[in-house]
Amino acid sequence: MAKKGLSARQKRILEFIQDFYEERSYPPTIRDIQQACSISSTSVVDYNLRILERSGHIRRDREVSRGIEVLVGGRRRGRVPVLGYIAAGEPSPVPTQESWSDFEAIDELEVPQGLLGEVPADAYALRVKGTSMIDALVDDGDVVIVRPVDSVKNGDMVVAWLQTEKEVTLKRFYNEGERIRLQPANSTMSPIYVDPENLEVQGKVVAVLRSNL
Amino acid sequence: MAKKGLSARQKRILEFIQDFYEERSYPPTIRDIQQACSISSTSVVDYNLRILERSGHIRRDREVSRGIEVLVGGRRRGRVPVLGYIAAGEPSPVPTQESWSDFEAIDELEVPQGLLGEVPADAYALRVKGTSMIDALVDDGDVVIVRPVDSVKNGDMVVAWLQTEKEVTLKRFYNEGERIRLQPANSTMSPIYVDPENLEVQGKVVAVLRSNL
DNA sequence: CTCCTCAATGAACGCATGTTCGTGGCGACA
DNA sequence: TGTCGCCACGAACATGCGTTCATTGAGGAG
Repeated sequence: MAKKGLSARQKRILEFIQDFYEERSYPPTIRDIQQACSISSTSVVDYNLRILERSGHIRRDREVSRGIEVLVGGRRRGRVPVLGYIAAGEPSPVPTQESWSDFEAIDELEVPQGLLGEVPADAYALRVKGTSMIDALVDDGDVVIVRPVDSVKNGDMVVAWLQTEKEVTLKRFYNEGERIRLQPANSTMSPIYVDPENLEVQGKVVAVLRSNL
Repeated sequence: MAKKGLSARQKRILEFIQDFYEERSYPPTIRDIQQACSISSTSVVDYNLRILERSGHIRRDREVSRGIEVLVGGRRRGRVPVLGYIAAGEPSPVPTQESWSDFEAIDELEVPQGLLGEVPADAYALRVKGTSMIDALVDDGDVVIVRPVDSVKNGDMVVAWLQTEKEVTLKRFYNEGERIRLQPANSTMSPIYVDPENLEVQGKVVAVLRSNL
């Protein structure tokens, strides 16, 4: 999975496939790759593609022209799984798992290229339930893209996991020293105060996708 | 440009190309189309593709396998042009044009499939300058996707064009009868009140894309 | 009726393209 | 030194796949 362990040539190939696809919206042929990467033979390309395939960097449709697709973290590039719903208002219990990452995806979403740059392989999406974050332009049905992080800043919108309550909620994060304030973005709702020990920040919202059509 | 004027067969072809691409992330071959649409000969497919190409529904790379791309409104599918910057706080003058739609795109952005559904052909994107909409999770550098609309509801976030001032700004829209209140989403800033005659709503924000990476 | 355009048909042509195979250099290791 | 895995090479093969052409039939205009 790691980008290490790849030869310079393989990295070059991977990059070229990506750029080619970005520009023409269909994948390159083996001979396209051969030329662009100054490779002497198509068989060398095939050889390296097999390696990239085994290592999970690409997916290939055999016997199919241009049957190459770049994967990132084993997923189709530019797509994140939608893992479920999250209530922005009242904390809601999570079925069984300790973390969202174990969830089955209920959907898949294409995320903007060029805005988020390379979408992290560990990012996932949650569909927001309820209107309690309405003041933050997060409405019912909106999608937040979450990325697991180690540290959060005050004001960050986070997916908060309350350990004893076994509930998750979407709130703004404010560290007030003794306690942590989880602030909804709705003037009619009150913040929740929790003990730092009881809180686990599952991730930070890195993108909000709102559809109004 | 209109979807009318296309034969049933052509619509079917267009739809198939789209679905195929969505699923496999590369375009179909002419023979793929032939089979899927129960067409007797590849030449018939080619015949219809030429029509679709002339009418602007697709783009073709000749002599290239799978060199077909579905366009919507003459643009690459799922992409919107980024037309420029918009100041969320103080209204800022627009160089020359009456409307954003005349602007040259400074960039191009891929927008999420499945969330916005079919992205309207007339949608465009603006990069937000300033932090005055910070409370609405619209930060400096964020991107708003705007769609021209006829009517707006109170509370909608709109691109407001002030005719006499020749300035545009990003605000929330509130119709108060005699006047219209343009409300920034920043507690330290005051609303602007304008005469309905002086205001032209260029479009409504249908999506907010925020990158925090 | 004839002429013409639109839409479709089947076959053939020829280059494009994925695949396979035999070969060879090179460093690691015993 | 010999063997082995890794990586690269070049050629050949078999389809894949876009293109073209000669025909045909169904309307519409004259």
